[in-house]
Amino acid sequence: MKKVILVDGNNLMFRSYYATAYNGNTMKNSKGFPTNALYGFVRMMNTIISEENPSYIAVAFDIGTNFRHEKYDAYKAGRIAMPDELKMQMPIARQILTAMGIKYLELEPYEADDIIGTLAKWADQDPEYDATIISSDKDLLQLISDVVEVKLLKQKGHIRYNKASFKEEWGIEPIRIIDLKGLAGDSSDNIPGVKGIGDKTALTLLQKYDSVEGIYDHIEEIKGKLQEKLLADRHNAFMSKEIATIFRDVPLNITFEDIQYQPNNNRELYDIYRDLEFYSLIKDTVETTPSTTIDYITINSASEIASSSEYAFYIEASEENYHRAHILGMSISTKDANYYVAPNLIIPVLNEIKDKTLYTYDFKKNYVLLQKLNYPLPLANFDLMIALYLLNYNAKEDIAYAMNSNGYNIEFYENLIKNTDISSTLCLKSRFIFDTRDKYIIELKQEEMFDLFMNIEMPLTKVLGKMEYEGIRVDKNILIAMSDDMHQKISVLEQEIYELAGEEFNISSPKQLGVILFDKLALPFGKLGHNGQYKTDAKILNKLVGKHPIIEKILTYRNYTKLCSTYLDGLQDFIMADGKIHTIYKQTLTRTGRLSSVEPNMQNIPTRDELGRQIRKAFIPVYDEFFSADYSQIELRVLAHISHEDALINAFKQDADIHTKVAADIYGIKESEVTKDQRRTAKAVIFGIVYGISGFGLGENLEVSFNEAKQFIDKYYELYPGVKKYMDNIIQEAHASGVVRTLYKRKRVIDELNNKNYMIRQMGERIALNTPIQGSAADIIKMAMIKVDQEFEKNHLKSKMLLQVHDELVFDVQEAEKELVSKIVTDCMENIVDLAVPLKVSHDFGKDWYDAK
DNA sequence: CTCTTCACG
DNA sequence: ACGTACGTGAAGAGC
Repeated sequence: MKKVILVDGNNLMFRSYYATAYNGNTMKNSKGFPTNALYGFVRMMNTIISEENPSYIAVAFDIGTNFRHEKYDAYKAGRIAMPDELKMQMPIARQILTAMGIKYLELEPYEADDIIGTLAKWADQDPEYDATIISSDKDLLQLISDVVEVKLLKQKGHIRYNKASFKEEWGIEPIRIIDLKGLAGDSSDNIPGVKGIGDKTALTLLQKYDSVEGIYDHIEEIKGKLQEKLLADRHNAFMSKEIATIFRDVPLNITFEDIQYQPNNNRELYDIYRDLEFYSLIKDTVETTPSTTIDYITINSASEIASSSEYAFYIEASEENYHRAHILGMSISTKDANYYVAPNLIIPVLNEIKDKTLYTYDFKKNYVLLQKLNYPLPLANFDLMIALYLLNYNAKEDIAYAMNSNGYNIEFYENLIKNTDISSTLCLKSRFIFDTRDKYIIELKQEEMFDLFMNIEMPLTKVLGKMEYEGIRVDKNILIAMSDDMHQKISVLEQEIYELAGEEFNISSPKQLGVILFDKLALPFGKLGHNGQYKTDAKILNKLVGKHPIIEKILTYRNYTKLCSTYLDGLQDFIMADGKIHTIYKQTLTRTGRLSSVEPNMQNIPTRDELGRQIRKAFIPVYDEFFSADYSQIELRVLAHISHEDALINAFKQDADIHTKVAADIYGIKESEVTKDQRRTAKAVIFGIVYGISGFGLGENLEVSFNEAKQFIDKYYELYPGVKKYMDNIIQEAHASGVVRTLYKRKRVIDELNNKNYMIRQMGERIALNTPIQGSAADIIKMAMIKVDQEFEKNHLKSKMLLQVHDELVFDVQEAEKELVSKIVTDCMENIVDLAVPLKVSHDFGKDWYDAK
């Protein structure tokens, strides 16, 4: 048997377009060409090839107008026209197929269905072949036969129907799909069918009378309303059936031998992928293509580097985590030349050029790598990674992404380090940095972000580098002791839970847990998630406390296992030979301007629950004490400043407890009369405002009704009309310009605002509201960090800044410097900017991180 | 690799 | 009628 794969090309393109188009950012390449449908299409084609291993394959497309319109002019009327962003991608899909070595078929006035039907018919008639049809369109099920099966694509995965399994599930012959359409119609194709009859009724009728003809032959047996409906729409029933019937004699000028699959991974395909910027797919193409080449000098001594006023340098490390890595090599580019520098010559070369203007990519990484060699790298003048980030390009860790979208063709990092000779690629990288620097500087100036770049992000690279290199000391024994204790408690809990459940199961599996709780123990609130699985998160579980003793045990189990896996045990893997943890701050990741922290994340160490908070006892100073300083209510203060809301500004000026103050205002009582509960409510309302509130969301959070929540919000707007005005204005401006900015001009593009989906547009508006607030606060603490660093240098302090946790800074302090550190840090943080409200910092010393605050 | 859950501001 | 608060990272399960 020869296997023929028949793919519904239009269907695949539609599916992949709509799968991603609705979630906000339609994927585009750097030239703005939409690529989302193609990406999904290519991935699906690759899956088909690997799963089906076909010897014959064809992809069918719709083209031109369809003959069905002549028979029925309302055919597909009312269907929304193909979006332009999808239409543009259709021709490329055909190019890709050709490059892949796959034939595509199209012929006016037929649809993809008809072409597939025709080829399936050939398979029916030729004992040598059998066929598999791939689509998510149920219409095609009518083509199922002894030798033709359909792989019906679902949202997740697929179902394979052959003749037997189809009959088993539907109770009718596959060809009766056309009768089903005749009766039930199809709203997406505007096929009317019989009014008042849906899939269920149609199926029942067909199981009894076989076909539309059969039904009308026995129409007298059918009683009442149903008979009336059938008689009323008799014409439509037959017409609809005809329209739904796939035409199986399309005059195609080919044979099966013309659609043989000849795997191809040629240059053409590579070029298309590169144009679309499908870099992850390029990695799969086996064929190597000629890399961009470059002239360069491999130096034997530092003196070979020509003198110049500006140098671009690039250093390659042996692994992504540069704390663990060593240096593989360096390249240097000047206006006229490129040099490759082997590891042993790097420091002499840097000594030659260190006083000149330096450009690089990821300065922080370079700084740490050299710091490990005791070489104090001076701050570069330009960091390409930072520039790309601020300009809202996709700044990846790997410079190869930026280069390959700008006409270069170089290996990605992961492939590169497997190679023995990295010298030419490195030289290309420093060349690229040197050549694009001016362009991006101009762009930063045009975008009014040059100051942000030069005065905040660039100096911050070095400050963060110092913090990462310094690291934080950890007492491993504390972690081990807590972990041992916890693991014992976990085993006890495990047994108790099995006992209560009446069986052993994996408590950590939400799927298994859901079945135990809601099926076996029949507990209430068994809400299904969108994947058809029970939800078992803390919110649901907390509602069940008291209904069954197992619930509290599960909550405790979750609590303990989380602490163990992520923190007590997880953190131990990151303690390096020096007894410290060295995190990596990602400076070019978040959309708001915040930092993020990885390997490990030092910005989510437990603090809210006492038990988890104990973990902070394992973080200890190298010197004498920790000092922690955090901004109090910085985001709310920023909101007060941006919105010019006098009531809020005055409250902050008077140093009021803002939550109590708002609670007093909302409830119309004195601050001294505010209860804990009222304060909690006010706090939730305030948070909601900062995040872009909805009555529903607040209600959910406060566990009050939608109306009650809405009243709080309205009251808040009434009390603070400036805030309301700010919200309305920023949303309007965001819609007009498509962007928002922080106080220090950091720009965020919000594509979500143009989305056709209401919910996503709504999210875009909340982003527009929140980003200037969260982002300005991020800008402020970044500035404060730079200033603190400068002051420490100026005063020759030994004490070190160790961590940043969004609104908090943590320091390792020498006894003798305590007073000065406290003064410098609070001064810098409070006075770094001049807003309409004062900035307030609360601070504390302690013998460990638990104790400091 | 994606989903769910849970840790932080 | 829909689904519902912003920004993150890590671990385990299960496909």
